[in-house]
Amino acid sequence: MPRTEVFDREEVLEKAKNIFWFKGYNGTSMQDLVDATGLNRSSIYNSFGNKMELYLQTLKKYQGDISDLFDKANKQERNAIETIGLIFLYVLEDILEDTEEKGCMLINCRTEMGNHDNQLHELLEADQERLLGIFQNLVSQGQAEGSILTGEKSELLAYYLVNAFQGFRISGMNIKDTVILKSIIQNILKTIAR
Amino acid sequence: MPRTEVFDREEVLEKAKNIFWFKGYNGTSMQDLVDATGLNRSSIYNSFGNKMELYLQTLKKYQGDISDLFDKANKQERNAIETIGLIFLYVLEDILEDTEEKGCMLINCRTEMGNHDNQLHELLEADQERLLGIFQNLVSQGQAEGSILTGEKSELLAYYLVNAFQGFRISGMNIKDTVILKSIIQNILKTIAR
DNA sequence: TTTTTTGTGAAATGTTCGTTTCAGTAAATT
DNA sequence: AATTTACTGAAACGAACATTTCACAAAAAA
Repeated sequence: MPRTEVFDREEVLEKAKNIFWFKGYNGTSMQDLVDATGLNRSSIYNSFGNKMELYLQTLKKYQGDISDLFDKANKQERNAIETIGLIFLYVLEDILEDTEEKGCMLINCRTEMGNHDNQLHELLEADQERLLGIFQNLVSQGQAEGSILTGEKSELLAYYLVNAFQGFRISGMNIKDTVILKSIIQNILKTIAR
Repeated sequence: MPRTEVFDREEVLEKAKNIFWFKGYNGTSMQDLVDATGLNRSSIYNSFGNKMELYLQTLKKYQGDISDLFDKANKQERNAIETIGLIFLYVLEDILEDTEEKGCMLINCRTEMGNHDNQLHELLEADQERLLGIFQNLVSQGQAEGSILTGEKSELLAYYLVNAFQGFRISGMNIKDTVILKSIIQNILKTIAR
């Protein structure tokens, strides 16, 4: 009996994600979202709740995109140090495509809203743990197979990598020079390689 | 003839800086600034122009604070690698004191407003160049005196350090554990040490 | 065709925003 | 005491904000 949803939910979320990513939460108005998605004001509220709920959903979509990037690197089945290098190279590709200099949506969220909304704070903390876990697993694997140095606990090397990774996302906002960015990656890898 | 200014301009800027730092530009309302500074609404406009001008002035004050940190490290007259280590240790102290998890005001500005205001964009670009220059000078000095490895151009090592430095400010928002943070610093230094 | 639900359009709600205005008070110089 | 300027207080401005409302159109199922 009911009329089915006529718009593509994922498409709308993708468009909303891009505008939140570019303008931030406070910088994005409901009018911006109406313009960007092509949806009616009321339709947004009907289908996605309010502005914060929509923001949360776009953030989760972004998290999924990042997960895909890590999965893609892991599927190449290289050794751990090469996989880590691949992760950074994929990010490098994202950086070069990001002509608007939006940077990392999760870091943007952290710096703008992380201290001012509990729900966001929790999401960001969990994401940080997840990122750390991914790197720690890779480091452990690398230490076992001999591609990563064993003098230090995998956890501490993972913290180093997260530090470098997040720095890389900031660097990517300011630097679009492939030579420089690749050199940064090489120096990061050199630190942990055996 | 004139009545002299009764409030301490630097004190007011300091208070305004802290609230912009914590809440961001869009997240800070004029009422917040009135409350935080204790100044009258009109007095703010009379003495500091509008919200954006006040924000710019607090950003420049923050830049000065960071400059002081670099100067303090340089004045110790250690060799270059030790000076770089000191810089990171001073930042570590800031991180531990920053119980509000405000992070770095310039990075916060970059992620929130860097793409949306020309004046800010220029200030941030110049700051990035300044930061790079400071590290490049130290690297050159270290290469000359033998404390930093010479296999790579000072410019590229400087980019690596800026990457690590900015990552460290993000790490500091999430991690308050001295052992972990010091381990990150050691790994960063290890990469460039000779 | 009738019913049921989804989406639309546009207007309206009430709040908050940055900024201005202005009459008045406070203090320093002449 | 007169003059000049710095600051205060409170109100007011129009614009932008997130959100709600509601009458209506569109489409699928009965």
